Amino acid sequence: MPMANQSATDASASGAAGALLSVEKAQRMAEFFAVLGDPNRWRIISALALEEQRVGDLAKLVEMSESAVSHQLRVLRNMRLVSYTRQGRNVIYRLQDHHIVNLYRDVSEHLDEPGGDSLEMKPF
Amino acid sequence: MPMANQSATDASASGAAGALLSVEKAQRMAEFFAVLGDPNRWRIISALALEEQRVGDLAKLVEMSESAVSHQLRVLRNMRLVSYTRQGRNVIYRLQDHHIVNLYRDVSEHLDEPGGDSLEMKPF
DNA sequence: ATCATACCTGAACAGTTATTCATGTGTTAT
DNA sequence: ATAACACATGAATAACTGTTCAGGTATGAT
Repeated sequence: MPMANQSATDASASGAAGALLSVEKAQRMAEFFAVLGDPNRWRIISALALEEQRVGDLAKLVEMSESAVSHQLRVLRNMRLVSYTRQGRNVIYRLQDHHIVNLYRDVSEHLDEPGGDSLEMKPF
Repeated sequence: MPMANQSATDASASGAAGALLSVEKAQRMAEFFAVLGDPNRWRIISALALEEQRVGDLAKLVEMSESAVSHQLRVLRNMRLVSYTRQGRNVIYRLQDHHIVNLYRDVSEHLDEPGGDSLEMKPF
């Protein structure tokens, strides 16, 4: 795929510290993070981090409708964050990779530092 | 800190592997990740990872209007991801915490695996 | 004081997203 | 075969998000 412009945008280079991200790469990063940008998806993930769950149990745990849970599970599936197995009439979902828990921990530390989320910094 | 309900939701416990995330904690996680859920914000971050930048230069680098950049910088500021200094008429922005570059690397490695975003992703 | 430069901000608009509701698919029981 | 159960899916709707546009604020130059 052709690159957008001159030189700074080099999709093949190593990363955020090495070069300006190409639009395509930035897009892929954003898509991944956007999946984790919803509180109910985090609740689902945390429930699955405890142990694998049936959809119905998941819905009760996170206090959402089964339909809403099902829709969100599809999003998580598409990003390969969860996998599932059919067992009779039930479908069991689990985290496809527990590394997501590390991600959680890293960010959690950052958020636990003083000076809150959406509090405005000193204005100009 | 008051808890939402019975027991499984324990905001004080350590993390995603230990208990179901409280609604509040899930909300804060989601807000952080949502900030990283936009491709243009990643382009801005990657530009700042190269070196600190004036707003105008930033706009040219990422090929956005100054206004759009300014709006997005406020989002990054609110999440304490960037800081700024006024120098004459210019305002210089920089990454407040280069730990974000590690975050980028961790996620990037796995998105770069064969298949791509919504097709096939090598597990973490 | 006046003007130009550099950046910020509010409102509006278009595009996106998460939920609900109704329905559809697949499995088990009778 | 029929019914009940567990889950998935499409359409519709409400809420949210990012950009543009039209000013607005702060600084420096003349």
